[in-house]
Amino acid sequence: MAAANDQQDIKREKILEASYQRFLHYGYSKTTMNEIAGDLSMSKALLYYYFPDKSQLYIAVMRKLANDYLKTLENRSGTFADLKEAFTFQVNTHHEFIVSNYNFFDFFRLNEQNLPDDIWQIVGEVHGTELKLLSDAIKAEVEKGTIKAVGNPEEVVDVLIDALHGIRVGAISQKKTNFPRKEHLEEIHAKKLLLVDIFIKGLMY
Amino acid sequence: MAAANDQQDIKREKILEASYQRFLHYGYSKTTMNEIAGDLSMSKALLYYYFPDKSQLYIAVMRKLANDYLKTLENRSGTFADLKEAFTFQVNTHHEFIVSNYNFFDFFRLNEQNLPDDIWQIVGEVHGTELKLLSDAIKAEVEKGTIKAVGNPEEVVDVLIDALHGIRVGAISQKKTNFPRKEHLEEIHAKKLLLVDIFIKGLMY
DNA sequence: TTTTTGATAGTTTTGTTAAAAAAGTCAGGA
DNA sequence: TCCTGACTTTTTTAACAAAACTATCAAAAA
Repeated sequence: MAAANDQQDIKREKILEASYQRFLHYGYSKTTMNEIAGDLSMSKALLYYYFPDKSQLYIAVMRKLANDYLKTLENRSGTFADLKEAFTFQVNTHHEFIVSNYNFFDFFRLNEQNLPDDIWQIVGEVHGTELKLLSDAIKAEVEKGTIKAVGNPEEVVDVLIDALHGIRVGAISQKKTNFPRKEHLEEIHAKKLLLVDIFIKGLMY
Repeated sequence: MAAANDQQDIKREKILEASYQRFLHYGYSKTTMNEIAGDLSMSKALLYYYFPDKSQLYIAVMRKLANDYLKTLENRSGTFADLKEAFTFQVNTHHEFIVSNYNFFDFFRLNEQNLPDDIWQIVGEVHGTELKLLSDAIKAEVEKGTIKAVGNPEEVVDVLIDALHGIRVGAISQKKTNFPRKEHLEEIHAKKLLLVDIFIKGLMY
């Protein structure tokens, strides 16, 4: 099963890496298959030998990013001293993930609506895992007796995740742009930490 | 000063009312100045006598809506038994406002980015007033001693308002559309109430 | 048999232009 | 001062050709 075809897997990885760099710097619509092929000194046709089409290539890169992100979260899961640490870690990890891959998600800003279903599937997996990890953290605390029983941990976490998503930039009367600008990410991050702080207290006895 | 020109003001009001109906039913881009004029049995040119252009007309309607909305909030301000009542009233009023004017905001969905500055000014005014009313509510509770002193009430309310904005539709893995669909508004409303509930507790002793 | 490519077919984006529709103006009438 | 019909200007739409890019395929290379 393993190493069924090393060479092929290695090449696939190389393609993913080159594509990631292009997508990261120029975004989806501004990178062409020719450019990726050029970076790898291979023919464009070969890309199509390894990946069915451009969007599937992008999605494969995205899946890899998502897996790395989730692995980071999962690795520390269950090792937290308290709820606040667990939630803060999630917010910080998410923040770093967005900051370091900011341009990559260019695709989202442009395509906004009607993204391919595979993308939504990844988003769903990520959301589902975040939901599971955080609600597990809540359940653990409930068992420890640190916080009161929460009616429905999943529901509570779902609301928190949504709420965190909603944190945008802007003191009063500033334009709240739809997709956050890069220079606002730090401010947003700080506000998220404040929200988590209050929210956690709201779950305590 | 008052009644400087009754006739003119009345006509302006009539124009605003007719425009509101058109914008509400057909949205900004699908209503023409000719149609509005037709509804009022007046010439299109007359519209331009009362309003400089189409977007200013739309903005004037919007300003009126915003004023009504804020008046509703202000009228009840200071009459609440506790913080939760104050915040819940704000969420409910906002919900009703969005539901009953849903199609009107069509303009936002299309123009998403780069809206005229006047619009952002109104949004800013609304946000500022919401912020003031809710942080006043917090300050009142702090004085009553019901809750502990909050470092910076304005900051806390700002985060809450942002968080409420972030509440979108979707259980796990559902597509979270950018601008909420009408059929999701009830679900969103319920989630907002849950968030407010937890958030308020987070502010308590 | 698997991997790779040059040539090419097919599709999407971009640019151009003309016609239609709508926005916006104005001289003049009540 | 309030109002209108006729007019001008601007924006939207449709059609279409050129360019750019995606995607395919037969055949060469390994």
